[in-house]
Amino acid sequence: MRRVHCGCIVSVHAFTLLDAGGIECVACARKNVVMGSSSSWSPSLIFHSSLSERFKEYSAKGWTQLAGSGPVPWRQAPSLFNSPVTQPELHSRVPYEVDLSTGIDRLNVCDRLSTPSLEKKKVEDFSERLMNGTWKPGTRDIHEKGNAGSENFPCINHGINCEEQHNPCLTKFQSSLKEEPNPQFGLAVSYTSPDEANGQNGVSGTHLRPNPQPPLAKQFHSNLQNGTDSSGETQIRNGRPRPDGRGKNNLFPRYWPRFTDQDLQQITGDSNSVITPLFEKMLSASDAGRIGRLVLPKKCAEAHFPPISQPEGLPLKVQDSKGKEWIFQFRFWPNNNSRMYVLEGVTPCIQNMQVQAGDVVTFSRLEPGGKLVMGFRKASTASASDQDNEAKNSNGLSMHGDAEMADPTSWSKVDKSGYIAKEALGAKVAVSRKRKNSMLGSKSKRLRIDNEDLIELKLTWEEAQGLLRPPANHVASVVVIEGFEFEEYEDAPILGKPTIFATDNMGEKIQWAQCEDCFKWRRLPSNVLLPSKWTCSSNSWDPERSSCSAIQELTAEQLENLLPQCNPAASKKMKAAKQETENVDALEGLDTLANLAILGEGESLPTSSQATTKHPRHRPGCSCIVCIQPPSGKGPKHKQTCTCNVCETVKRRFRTLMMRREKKQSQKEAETTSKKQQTSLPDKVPDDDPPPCTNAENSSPKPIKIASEGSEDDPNRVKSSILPFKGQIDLNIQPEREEELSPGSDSGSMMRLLQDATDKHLRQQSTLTSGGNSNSEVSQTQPGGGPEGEKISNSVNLGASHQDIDRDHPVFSIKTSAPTSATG
DNA sequence: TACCTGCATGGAG
DNA sequence: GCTCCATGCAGGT
Repeated sequence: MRRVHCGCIVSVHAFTLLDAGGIECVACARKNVVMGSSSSWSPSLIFHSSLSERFKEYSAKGWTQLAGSGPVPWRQAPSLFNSPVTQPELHSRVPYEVDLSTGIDRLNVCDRLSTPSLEKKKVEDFSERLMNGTWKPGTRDIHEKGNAGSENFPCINHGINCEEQHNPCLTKFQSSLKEEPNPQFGLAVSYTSPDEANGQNGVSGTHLRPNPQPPLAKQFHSNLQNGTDSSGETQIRNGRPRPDGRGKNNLFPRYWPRFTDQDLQQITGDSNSVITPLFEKMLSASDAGRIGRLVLPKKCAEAHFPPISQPEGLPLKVQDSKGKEWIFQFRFWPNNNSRMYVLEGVTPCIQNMQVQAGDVVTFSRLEPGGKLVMGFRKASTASASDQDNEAKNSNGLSMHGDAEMADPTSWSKVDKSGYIAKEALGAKVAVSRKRKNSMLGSKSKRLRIDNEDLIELKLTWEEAQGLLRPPANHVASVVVIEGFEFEEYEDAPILGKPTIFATDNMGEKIQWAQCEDCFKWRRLPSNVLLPSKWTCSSNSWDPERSSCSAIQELTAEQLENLLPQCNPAASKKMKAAKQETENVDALEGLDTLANLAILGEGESLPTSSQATTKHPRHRPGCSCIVCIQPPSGKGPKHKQTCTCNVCETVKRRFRTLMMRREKKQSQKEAETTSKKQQTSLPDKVPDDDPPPCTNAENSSPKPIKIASEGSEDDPNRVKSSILPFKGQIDLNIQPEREEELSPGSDSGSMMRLLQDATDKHLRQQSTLTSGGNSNSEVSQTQPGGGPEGEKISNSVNLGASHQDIDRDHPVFSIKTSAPTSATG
């Protein structure tokens, strides 16, 4: 009997093969040397629970199949971690102690370890990962970092790891990770004191440094996926990984247990119980729905739950974090030649725990006793790391380390932005997601965005745009929407590190990039596209400054002059943003325009100071024109008949705003009609009537008045000067004049949309108000003539919401750049 | 009609 | 092209 593993969670480069067999993490090895203890396997080690006892335990728990499944138990990792370690110093890492309690256990493990074919397989497996890029030296490989002995212990394979967890800087090493992200679950790391980590878990610096030693391929294997259940006995016996691609034993990161102290405390209370995180899962709408079926990740189910061979499955006793026991039916459905594992009857428990879709349920094993414990984390606290994983998974670009996610204070702007951008995209997809009745909405496992992310979404849209770097060698086509220029690419932009483009003294185009570590700015060729995380060490273009210790070329002053700039990709957007601020109410697209109108009278408009470059409304689900503009949108023009998202949204928003506007208006009309008839001209109002609005608008060029040009309170004038379309937006375009809109006018095409939407609304409005409520707002009779007396209030004043608008004259008018629309 | 059950479907990785 | 899995949905109760 001997120990096959020191019990620590180790990274691939942080353990050593022991002569006696098995492995030990570097830290423990060192520690053992220091302590004078043997760094190898003490024969006296720790086998506290016999296999038979295990079986009894399982049987007692109703895992009857387990007992008869022969070799299966070694797959039941969790139960094997319950070793009540006698060595005090080991307590802190008990959950990851791998103490085989029986000769059988050991035999299984050792046999497997010594099986040449298996080793070969391990090598192949590792090699495969190495080859396909899923494993990289210097990165941490979650599953593979488990030791050979742990291959049979999913808990280790899952629960391991992560040394870096409480050290954000560790995540630096992750930047290149594409698939194997994050070691968020490291119980031993996350939840031990630094001392413990350093001293006992070997968590500290040891694992932070890339191990110069080559990874030991033979140790990289996990049989997490080996056993499927009793039917997979052969696999279980021979430890052969599944032949399919998943045989690489990867449990999806999103299922890695990420327990917090609170979680543990919640589960274990004050007892001395040892909690072994198994896995976790974010509740989907289906999971949290009334059906009461919690879909279990297949790998997790097969790894941590008793094997089942019949679809009916087994009753499974689960204890919640409050100690209350529940019995679920653990079963599966045949599905596509595979299985779909579910826990049935979870509704009461879920309700009891008051969790919902988007929250995370955690499964762990409580030792001694091997109780299966179901905990939960609310979405607000659960998913930063989850999101991280998601981001990596979906982007294939590790934009940040997990530790960073765990520690928002360590987030770099780039990371945030990249993250945001990703999530924004996800949200975009979520919006278009056709699934209905989804309780999950944007919280969909793959698309959800949690609160923390929402916070992080509060970046300027320019920043976000700026981070969308064009793919190399791609040339953008510039599209102007709402006066804002957008660069469009055939392919979606990729996330990159924002840099500052400049021209050096030689006239050569360069760019400046800031190191993530030292924050020094480094000069780079202009055509270099950097990853979201970039450090001096990656500065292959300037070896002299490929280290953070190198002096920054730029002086503070130079940098100051440089910073306001931004890369060309963003400059145009910045320019638009500047235009926005310069134009006082310069609108943030039609979205803002519409909302200004929706605000209605009496509600303050954004002041110029408020019209910052911020676009706070950009958030998941935002349907504003900026957000919905597809990154790969084609063509600069949107025809009137265009039914793209942008156009449809514009139309829809206008219809909505008009309806709302109308409601407000109608409420006041009764009170003001008589007054308005006295103070305003029904059909025409002198142009020179000073608008009640003040300030900047008045100084703007006087809009070309068309139809309702009129009323002195005509907010058209306000908006006309506000809007970025040559200072005016006029939707009072006569249909016959419509063709006069410049085909090349970007605003024209958009204005057609506006007009279209507006016309629709106005027709409705006129119908509604034709009963005698036509007042000053009805400023023009539709040339085409409608029913008698049906005057089309075809001026929709989106500026009506301006605080200075005469509320008695809620004239709707949008002035566009329609060239010289005839006055009525 | 509502709910349950089991399988099918299709998006995503 | 495969697997996973969230969810739809048909059929049964």
